[in-house]
Amino acid sequence: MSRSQFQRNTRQREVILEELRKLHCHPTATGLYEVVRRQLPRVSLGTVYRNLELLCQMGVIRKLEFSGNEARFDADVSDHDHIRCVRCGCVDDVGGAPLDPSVGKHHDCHGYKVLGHRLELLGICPDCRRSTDES
Amino acid sequence: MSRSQFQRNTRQREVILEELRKLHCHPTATGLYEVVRRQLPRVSLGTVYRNLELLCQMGVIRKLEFSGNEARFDADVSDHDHIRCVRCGCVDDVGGAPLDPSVGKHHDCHGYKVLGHRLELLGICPDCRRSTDES
DNA sequence: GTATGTGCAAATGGTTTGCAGTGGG
DNA sequence: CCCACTGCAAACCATTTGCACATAC
Repeated sequence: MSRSQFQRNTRQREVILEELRKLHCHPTATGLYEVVRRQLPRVSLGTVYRNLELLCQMGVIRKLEFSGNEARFDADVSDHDHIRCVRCGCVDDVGGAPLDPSVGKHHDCHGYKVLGHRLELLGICPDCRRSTDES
Repeated sequence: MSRSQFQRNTRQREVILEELRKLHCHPTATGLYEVVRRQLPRVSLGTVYRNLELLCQMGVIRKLEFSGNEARFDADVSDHDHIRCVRCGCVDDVGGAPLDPSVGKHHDCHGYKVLGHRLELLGICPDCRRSTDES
């Protein structure tokens, strides 16, 4: 991880990034905080938020904001979409090519300059399907 | 507007829906509250939230939840997508056919049952383009 | 009459921030 | 040695909720 000179390499930042990279479940800030706390019991939630924000700005991680839910974080910054379980709220990557980046072009956007889009798939995760006979 | 019998037709509910239908700017709850207050100065923000929630459940209006922002409300319940200005946060309808509802089918969703999707276009609105020489 | 709806104010939950102290470079 | 970073606690902001009173039907 390359980092501009004016930033310091703190143990907190290191552990936060390391743990996020180990997790494949797109944790929330609080979820990651719980995990990080196992190694750094005195870390504060504010520090976790501040570092996640910083790492986002550095382009090292991605913040996933879902409609009406807490933000989640992803150490995989490659271009891919996500699916969210409407029952338990968990989030997963979806494979396959992401949506055509030119989507906006086919719409009448009333004079807006289209910069991009966000696609969020909604569904029911395998665990929830199993536990509620949903198929 | 048809409404099931167990709900009462209060003046507050009436004005809230009426004002939302007049506005074409997808107001936030607070924004709508300000407008409604001009007719019902003693209305409370809680009442606005409760009625918006109820009207959503009745399918009379739609709640638009955008990533990391306050919810907005739309009296137009027809199937259409929206574009949000990344600079000022305003939201507009986009014309043209909405995204193919079968998007999820083309992705590998790891065992999820795909129920639907949300597409959110991002851009810069005409006002912001004008005021910042952005083209 | 009664239970749904309201106003008010307090609670909630995710996130941010002010501040004094810590420690990386 | 300095300033970016931390822990802590309080502040914030959108939204929800508990409660006693009001009112639609």
